[in-house]
Parts: sequence; C-alpha cells; structure tokens
Amino acid sequence: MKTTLGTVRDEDFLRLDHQICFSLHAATRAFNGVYRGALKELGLTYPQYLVMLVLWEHGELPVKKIGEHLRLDSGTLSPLLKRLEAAGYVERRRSAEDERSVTARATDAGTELRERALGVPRRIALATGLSLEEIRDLREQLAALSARLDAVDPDLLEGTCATD
Amino acid sequence: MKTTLGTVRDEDFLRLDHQICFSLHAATRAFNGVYRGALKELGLTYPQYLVMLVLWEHGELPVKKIGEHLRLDSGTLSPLLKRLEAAGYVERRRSAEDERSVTARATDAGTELRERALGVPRRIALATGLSLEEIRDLREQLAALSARLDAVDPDLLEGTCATD
DNA sequence: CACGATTCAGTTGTGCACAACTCAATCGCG
DNA sequence: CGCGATTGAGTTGTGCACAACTGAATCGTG
Repeated sequence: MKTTLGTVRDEDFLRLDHQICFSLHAATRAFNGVYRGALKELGLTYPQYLVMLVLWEHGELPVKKIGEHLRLDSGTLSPLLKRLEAAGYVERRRSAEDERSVTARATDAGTELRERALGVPRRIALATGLSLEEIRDLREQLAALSARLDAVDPDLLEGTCATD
Repeated sequence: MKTTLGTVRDEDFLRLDHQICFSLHAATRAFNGVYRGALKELGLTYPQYLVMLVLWEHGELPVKKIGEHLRLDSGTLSPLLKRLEAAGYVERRRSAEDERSVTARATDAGTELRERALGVPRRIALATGLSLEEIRDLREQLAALSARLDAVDPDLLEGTCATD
C-alpha cells in the first residue's frame, strides 16, 4: 500500500527531507571521491572521464551533442574541453557544414587512454559492494527519478502553497 | 541469484559504468535544479539549506559538528557560513571553552525562515512522483552505498590491476 | 612545567555547475 | 533576396567541493 503524502505533517517532512535529499548528495560525493582515486593515475577528473566515455562510445561529436548526453551546457563543457585539449586527449575543430558548431574527438593519446581506463569501472563496482542486478536496479530508479525531476514545471515549486 | 562481477568483460563494464555513475550524477543535478527553484524565494542555495536544516534540528553547533553531519570540511563550510551570516540567517562566535572552535546558530531571521521552508519538502516529494515508501527505500539504499564508498581503502583504487 | 603532536577554523587554488550574457552563423518567413 | 529570430559556442560571475596549506589553541607525555 502506498502512503499518500497528504497524511504526513510538514514537521515530519522537514526531517524526512533532510535524509532523502542529503543521502543522494552524500552518495554522489562519495562516488566522486572513489572515482577521484581511481582516475588520478589517468590525470582525469570525474566529469572529464564522463566526457571521454561519451567520445569513446560515439566518436567525433559537436559540443552540443556531448551536452545532451551528459545534460551539461556549453558554460561547463567549453572550459572542460579546453582542459582536455591542453592535456592532449581531445581535439576540437569548427565544423565545415555549420560554422557555429565545434566538434570534439579523442586524439591518439585519448584513444590509448581508453585501454588504461578499462579497469576503472570494475574497481568502482567492487567498491560499491553491489551485485550487477543491484547496480542495474539502482541505475534505473535514478534514471526514472531524473526524468521526472527534469520534467517538473518550475511554477509548481514557487508558490508558497498552491498545492491544495 | 547474484551475478558475480567476474563474469563480465571489461568492455561491457565500461558501458554499464557509463550508466550507473552518470545516472547518480544526473539525479543529483536534477534534484539540485528542483531545489533551486523551491529555495529561490527563501534566498538559499541547496547546500545552505542543508546547513540550516542541521541548525534547526540541533541548535547551536561548532563548525566541526556541522561538517560531520553533512560530510563537509571547513574549506567548504567557512565561506558558506560567512554567506549565511551576511544574509542575516546565522550568527557565528568563538567558543569560550575552546578558543579554536567556532559555533554557529540560527538568528531570529534564520528561525523565522524555518516556517517559510516548511512547505518545501512536500513540494519536492511531489516532484519526485515517489511514494513515501519508495523515498525511504531509495534513501536507505543510498545511505548504505555512501557508507561503503566512504569506507573504501584508497589503495584498492590505485593499482593498475592488483584485484586478482 | 615544557614542548612536540594534534585539532580546529580559515585561506588559497583548481575544477565543476549553472545563470546570464555576447557574438557570429544559420534559418525562415515575407 | 533581406532581415528578424533562433541556434551554437564561448565568457563572466557566483557558489560549491576538495586538496593542501597556515596559524592559533589545546593536548599529552616526559
């Protein structure tokens, strides 16, 4: 049976909330820390690693497309890609068809990096102590949650009450 | 039946990994966005809101203790508390017993803020589309995950292989 | 009591996330 | 074709996270 939200007092909600929002926040930072350790030897940060994963999987891509895969905008990606380029892992060039667009792709060094990164996910999975099924379930729950949160109408959140 | 990690190829892991680490990352940012909308009218960021939750629940606390509740260090909390102080929601003062320590507590304005924040968690919960049971389950999964990740021996992550 | 080790808050520097903006290239409609 | 609207990358400014550090207060052991 599902407990409807209406049966809970605001006071209790404030504590529950403290726990759900915070546990997600904490889990993300804990993951970040574990990745930081695993990626140190590759000279990548965690977001840089995500970008490399996208490029390894899809080849050359416009900044826009990378942003769609990772839900990041140019304000985050432009400097990040510049750092990857400075590290020698990525090449950028203006598209010939559309001069507004800039595409990025892994250099030879960036492609070699993939071999050295192959062992990372397994070590992370070991660190979580989860089975593959648990990992998959959690991933699906989180993906569904993200989708719902991204679809929320901003106005729903602003009114001081209005939810009656 | 649990699938052991050993039965999966590194290649497949690299894609699975892309999904689990990323889904958590995305969910956190989606949550952040939803909170941003809900907290805008209170003039708080999401981490500032977390600090206020801790202070509302525990009263006056040393910076160190706030950091333990939120798993944040002084490098993050010091400037954050300064901003909360500038906004008039928090007071800081050096402890009399231990001159090294600085305690923070909500001002009158900070305490009044709690009333205005009472409606926030319910709106967030509505936005997730989850029942209370689902929220609790997810919270527990994430808390357990954080605990395991925080306990990981850093050396386990560094060796190029060493996990045989 | 004295002095080295530890603890605590704060600072500095780097990188990510995002809002708000600029500017050029492209699109689309009259 | 011409011109306003849109799209794409990039910049700027603010705030968070964290490593590495400083400096002061406290602790512990001889």
